[in-house]
Amino acid sequence: MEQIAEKKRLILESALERIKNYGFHDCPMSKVASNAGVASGTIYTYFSNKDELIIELFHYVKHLIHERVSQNDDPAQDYKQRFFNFWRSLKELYLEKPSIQRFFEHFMNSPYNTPELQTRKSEWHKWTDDFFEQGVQEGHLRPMNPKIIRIMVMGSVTSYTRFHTTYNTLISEEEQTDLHQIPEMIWDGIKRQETIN
Amino acid sequence: MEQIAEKKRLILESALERIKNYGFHDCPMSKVASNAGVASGTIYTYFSNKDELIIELFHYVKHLIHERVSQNDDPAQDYKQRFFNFWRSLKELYLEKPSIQRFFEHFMNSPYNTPELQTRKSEWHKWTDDFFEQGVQEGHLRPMNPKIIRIMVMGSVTSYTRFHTTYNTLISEEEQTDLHQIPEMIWDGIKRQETIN
DNA sequence: CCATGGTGATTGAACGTTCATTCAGTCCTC
DNA sequence: GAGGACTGAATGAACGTTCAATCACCATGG
Repeated sequence: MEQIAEKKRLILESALERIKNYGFHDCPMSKVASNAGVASGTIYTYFSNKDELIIELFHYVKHLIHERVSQNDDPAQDYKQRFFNFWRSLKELYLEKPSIQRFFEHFMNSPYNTPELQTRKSEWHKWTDDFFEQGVQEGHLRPMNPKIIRIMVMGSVTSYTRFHTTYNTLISEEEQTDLHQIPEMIWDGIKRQETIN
Repeated sequence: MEQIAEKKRLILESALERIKNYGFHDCPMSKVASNAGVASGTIYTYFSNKDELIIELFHYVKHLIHERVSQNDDPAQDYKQRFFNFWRSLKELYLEKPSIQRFFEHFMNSPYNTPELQTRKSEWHKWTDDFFEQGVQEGHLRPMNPKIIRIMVMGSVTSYTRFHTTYNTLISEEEQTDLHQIPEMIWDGIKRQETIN
């Protein structure tokens, strides 16, 4: 991703925040503009219309995720270690910036999300495909399509953080401990299964 | 859930379909009305405003899911069997009626989804909590909060069907086989773990 | 068997508001 | 002073909601 103009980034962040708090259906350009500290007309020097703003926001968010996860990864580590690390990176980013998950989930289920957009290779998709591919090749993971593993794992992080954001303060000590088991559950699901059952 | 007036059900179904195809942000009352075959004013005899329509749609969808899953369940069966059955029921409903999943996911990530709504016991939440509770009690599942298991399992079905709906026709024979492994992966994750590692 | 009147559902044009987008004018920088 | 960034009032389309008018239905009385 090329360098983003500061004002453009402000607009993207403003839209992200607005969508987190009010959803796709209550995200007027006027509010995006004012929260970004610009006039509404200014948005149109960076984006040709609202649809384009949303699509670019999608790529921006994927970029943020990729940046965080790839920076935290250490290929020298044990694969299992790397997996838990990957999981934690994602979880922490989602909890730090709930707007990311909100938008992502929102977008994935919206008509903006065309098959073409999904099929188009992004650095993030490439990174995860490689990561899980390697796990399969080296015999750490079940021999299956890395795309499917990615969807499973991403889904589990989403489940985890959704529990957090939904039940919010109402989470007891005990539930906390249980929640921490989620990455282990997923690991047990995707790791190469011993033939001894 | 009490009996729903036929016209009310038509309106709910129309909104569901509209949201599947155009998303929350392009779901005007006028279109919901015309697709339901009624005048826009008629909607207001059944719902006091748009927000209420959306909230009721949420309960309606949960009702549909509960109906399907509980009807397909046979408590006499082996627990593992019941789990796979549960998973398949959900998957089939989602694939049959993609609008359900679309709406559900959409709603969960929208500001309509308040903690109060989530905490409020529904027949569906009660059913799944009981189902997983029993699995834990009887020693089939990891000893943990059934709510967390529910979120995990539901998430995996969502992951599965999202792969389907996203990549759609582009799924190869091999990927199909891999996809079928998802419920097994989840089962391996949530079942009581043998102490022999 | 029809006429009458009452009731509640249904209609869709109309209203006021909000929205995305435009553009003439202003500001800033080199 | 030229060129681009920026502004925000203006525009027209679209939206949620209202409501006077119409319709469908049924009970009652002659």
